[in-house]
Amino acid sequence: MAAKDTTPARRTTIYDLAALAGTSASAVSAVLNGSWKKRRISQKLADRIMRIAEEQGYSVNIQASLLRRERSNIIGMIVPKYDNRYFGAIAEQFEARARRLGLFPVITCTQRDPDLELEAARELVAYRIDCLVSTGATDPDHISALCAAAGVRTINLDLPGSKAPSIISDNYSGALDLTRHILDRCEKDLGDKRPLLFVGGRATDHNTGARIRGFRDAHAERGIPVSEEFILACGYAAEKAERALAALDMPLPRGMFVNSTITLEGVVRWLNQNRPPSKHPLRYGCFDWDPFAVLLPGNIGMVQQDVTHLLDKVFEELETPSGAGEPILVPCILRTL
Amino acid sequence: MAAKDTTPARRTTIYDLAALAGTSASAVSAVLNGSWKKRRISQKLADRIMRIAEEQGYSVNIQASLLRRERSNIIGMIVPKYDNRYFGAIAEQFEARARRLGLFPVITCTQRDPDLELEAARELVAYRIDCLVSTGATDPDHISALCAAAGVRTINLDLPGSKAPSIISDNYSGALDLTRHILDRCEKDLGDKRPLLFVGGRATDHNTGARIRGFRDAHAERGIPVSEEFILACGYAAEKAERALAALDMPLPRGMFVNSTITLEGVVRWLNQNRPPSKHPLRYGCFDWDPFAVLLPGNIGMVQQDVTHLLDKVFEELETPSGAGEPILVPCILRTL
DNA sequence: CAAGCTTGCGCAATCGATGTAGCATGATTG
DNA sequence: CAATCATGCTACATCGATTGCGCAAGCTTG
Repeated sequence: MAAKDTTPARRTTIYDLAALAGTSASAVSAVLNGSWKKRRISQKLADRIMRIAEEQGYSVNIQASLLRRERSNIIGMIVPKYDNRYFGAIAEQFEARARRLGLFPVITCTQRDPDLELEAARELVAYRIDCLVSTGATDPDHISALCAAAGVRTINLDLPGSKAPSIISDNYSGALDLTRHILDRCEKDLGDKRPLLFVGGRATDHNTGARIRGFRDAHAERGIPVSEEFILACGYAAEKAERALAALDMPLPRGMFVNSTITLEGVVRWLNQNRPPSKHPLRYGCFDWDPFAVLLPGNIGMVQQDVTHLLDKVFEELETPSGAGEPILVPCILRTL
Repeated sequence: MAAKDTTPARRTTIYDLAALAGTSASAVSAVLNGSWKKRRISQKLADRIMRIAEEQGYSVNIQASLLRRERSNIIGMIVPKYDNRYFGAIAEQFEARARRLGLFPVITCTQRDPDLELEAARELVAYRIDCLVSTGATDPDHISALCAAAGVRTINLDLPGSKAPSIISDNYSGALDLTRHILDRCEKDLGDKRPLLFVGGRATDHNTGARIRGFRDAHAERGIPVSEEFILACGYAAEKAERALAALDMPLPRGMFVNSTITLEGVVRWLNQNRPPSKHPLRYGCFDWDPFAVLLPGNIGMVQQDVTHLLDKVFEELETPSGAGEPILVPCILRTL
C-alpha cells in the first residue's frame, strides 16, 4: 500500500525502446513496421530491437501510426441484425476475408434503424475507415453521400443503392424458382391450385419488391391471378407476421411464401397456435436458409443466398473499383426439401 | 477530365474551420468537443463554429483525438461465432449498451480458434481499447495476461478465467434441470429409465465440465449409473457430433442431452438419416435456445441463457470493478416444450 | 484612477509513429 | 591520396486534436 495505484502504467513507446536499445526512435519504428530493409538498418540492430520489443511486450499505438499514415486499413461494415444465419455468415466471412487482406474489420449492427445506420456510418468515418460496406441498409444512398463527403468509399451489399456499387442476390430469380416449387408441391401434395400467400418484408425495399415480382410471375406462368390481399408485406419482425396473419380477411391459403427466416418464426408460431398442421396441411417455402427451419414439417424449400459468392464480388469491387451502376446480381441456391 | 482525380481530398481539419471562422484551432476544438463552456468561449463564437463545421461536413479525426486523450472509450469484445442465437444476442446487446454509454464497441469473431483469439486481442490492444470482454474464449487467462501487460482490463463472459472477473451462466443448475426434465419425459413418454446420452462440447472447457456434473448428478438422484461411454464430448461442430454418433459402440439411447445448438444440428441431421423418428422415438433437450429448434419433434426442452442478465453483470463490472474471483453465476431459463 | 477581477480567446507543447533529408564512417576507385 | 560511393544510422518536421498557461480588454471596487 505504499503509493496508492501510482501506476497509470504509461505504455511503452518506440522512444522507450530506443533508449533501451541505445538507438533512435526512427530505427525502432522502421524495424517494427517492416520498412527497415529499405532504410538500411543492419540485421544486427534489427534483431536487437525486435528482441527488446518482445521483452517489453510492446504494441504499437495504432492511433499515432494511423494519424501519420495515408490509409487506415480499417474497413467498416454495417449490418442490420445478427439474429439469422444470413447476416451471421456475412459478418463472419467478411471479417475473415478482411483479415486475410491485412485489413482491420469493424462491424456495427444497426438494428434495421435508419438513424442508427447513419450514426454508425458517421462514427466509422471518424475512425477514418478506408471503405464502408453497407449491408441491408434502409437508405444506402444517404450513407454513401455522407461517406463521399469525407472521401470514404462505400459498397452496398444485399440492398442496392444508386450512389455506390451494389452487390445483391438475384432476388427475382430466387423468388421465381421458389414460388414455382411451392406451387408445384401444393398441386402435387394437396391438389391445391390457388395462389400462395406472400408474407413478410417491406413493400418499399428493393428486395421484397423483386421477390414479389418473381412471386407474381410464377403465378402468371400458370395463369393464377394474384389479388392484392395475397401480398402481406408487413415488415420482417416475427410479431408483425403474426399480427398480419391474425388480421387476414380470408381463408388461409394452403401454400405460403415466407420472405425471411425471422418472419418465418412468427408464421410458424402463429400456425402452431391457430392452425394445427394436422387439421390444416400446408406447404411453404422461405427466402433465406436456416438449418433447423429446414426440418420443419410443411417447409418444402429454402432459398439460400450465396454469401461466399456475394463477398467475392464485394472484395473484387474493393480491389478494382468499378463505380456505381446496375447492381451486380448473384444467383441464389434453392434448397428443396 | 481536366485533372485526373487530383483530389486526394484532404479532410477538413479544425485548422481549416478556424481559418474559415477567423478564430483559433483551440477554440474550434473546444467548441466541437463540448468543453467550450469551461474554456469560456462565447455563445456567439460557438454558434458560428458549429454552423461552419456543419456546412463543411466536418468529422473529427478520432485517431488524432485519441492520441492526445487519456482514455479511448473503445470497448472490445471477442466472440467465438455468429452462427447461433446466443452469441448473436450477446453481440447485438453488447453493442447497443456500449453505445448507450457513449462507448465505441468493436466486436471480433474468432472462430473458436485460440490463435485468432490472441491475435485479435493483440490487435484490439493496439487500438488502445479501454476494456476487453472475452466471450467464450478458449484461453481467457492468456488473453488477460496479454492485456494486463498493456494496462487493458479484461472481463470474461460465458467461460471463466482466473485472472479477470468472470460472468457466466449457471451451467451446473441449468444442466441439472434439463437432465431431470429429459429423464422425466423419457420415463413418462417412453417408459425408458436408462441413462441419457450427453453429446457435444469439449470435456476440457469449464462449461461442458459443469454441465456434465449436472448431468451426472441428475442421474445419481435417480440412482441411474452413467458410464463413460454415455458422455460424448466430441467438440461443438455439427460434423463432429455426426461422426461421434456414427462411431457409437452401443445401442442409441432413447434420451439425449445436446450441449449446444450447433451440435444439435449435427445430431438432428444424423438422426434423420439413420434413425427415422418413426422407428426410433427419442426425447432430447438442448443447452441453448433456438426458435426453430424449439419446434423439432422429440425436442422437449431448451435451456436459454439469460443474455440480458449476463450483460447487466458485465456492465456493472465495467462501471464498478470488483476484480477477479469466483465467477458470477447467472441462472439459465429452462424452456420446456 | 490604480489595483484586481472577469470574460474571451490564442499560443504552443504534447500525444506516438513515420519518413525525408542529411550526417558520419569506412570502402573503393583512379 | 583525393574523390566517390555505399552503408548505417539520427534529427526533425509532421499528422490533427487537446489543453495548460497566459494575455488583453472591459468591468468593479475603493
